[in-house]
Amino acid sequence: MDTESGHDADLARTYRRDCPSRTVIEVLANKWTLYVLAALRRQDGPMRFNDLRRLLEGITQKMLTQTLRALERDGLVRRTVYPTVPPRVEYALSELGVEVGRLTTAIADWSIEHAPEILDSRRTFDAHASADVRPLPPAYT
Amino acid sequence: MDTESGHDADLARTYRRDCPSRTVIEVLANKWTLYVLAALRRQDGPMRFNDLRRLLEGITQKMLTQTLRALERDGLVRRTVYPTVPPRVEYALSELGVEVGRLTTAIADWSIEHAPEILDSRRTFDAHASADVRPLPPAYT
DNA sequence: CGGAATCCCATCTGATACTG
DNA sequence: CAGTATCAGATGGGATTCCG
Repeated sequence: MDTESGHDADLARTYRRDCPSRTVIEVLANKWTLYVLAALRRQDGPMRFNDLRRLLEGITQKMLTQTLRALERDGLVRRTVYPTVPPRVEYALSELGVEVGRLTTAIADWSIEHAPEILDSRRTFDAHASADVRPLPPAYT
Repeated sequence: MDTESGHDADLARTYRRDCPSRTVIEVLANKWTLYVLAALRRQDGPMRFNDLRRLLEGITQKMLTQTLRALERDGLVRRTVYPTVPPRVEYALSELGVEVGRLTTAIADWSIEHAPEILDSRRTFDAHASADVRPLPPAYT
């Protein structure tokens, strides 16, 4: 079942404009998706909307709603509404969401771990770049 | 060295607005980054600009340049220029790039594998959504 | 509490033209 | 070949207001 062979051949499909996986990646490769997945993954149980909002510093209500909706639509997040007053809405990863959450969290972990050297690389790059840009001779206006 | 403990505590830093990892993730979680990393990872050797462009269906020259530049700045991609005529420019993953490429490629693979059920989930979700939206009573406008 | 709706600006992205 | 420069349109994303 799990054909490890033909792996690269499959991956190549991603490069095609009409590959369905592109629409999936589009959802995953977005500003807040990775954080939301990581946050939901930390918890044992589900999380409420405002808990997520407080946890994810800087996210707006609109973006959180939008991100959660997209993930719910894709079947990665399960949303449960308790018709109480005030309303109580809980979010949890589906099995699919747990799977992909493992992958995205690996990226988050990696980013934390290697942030120092990457920031270093940026400083070097930027320094050289600005050195390379010579001002135009005044004649050019 | 590799402190597997304190894992979650570290990850929590990602949620903070000023965590450096956020700027790293910002580069990775972008429309074309994942594809470029995957493409460079397939090759044993480096790839030329137009080879990449042809491989990644739909990417424009501008976006490819921009994405490669960002990855180079972060030290994930190494750019080599051969001062010939016409010029020859080769791109290859750095060691850091190979590392992160493994992680992003895992996501691409996963997306390909699960695209069918995710698309299914979307269809179901969208069908219910449109069913839930009742037209307003004419009296309202 | 958990949103929806609206406004609005910033950036992202693509198309096009030009260059060493 | 491998870009840069520029412009216009689409989209992303934030702030605010309002609602069940």
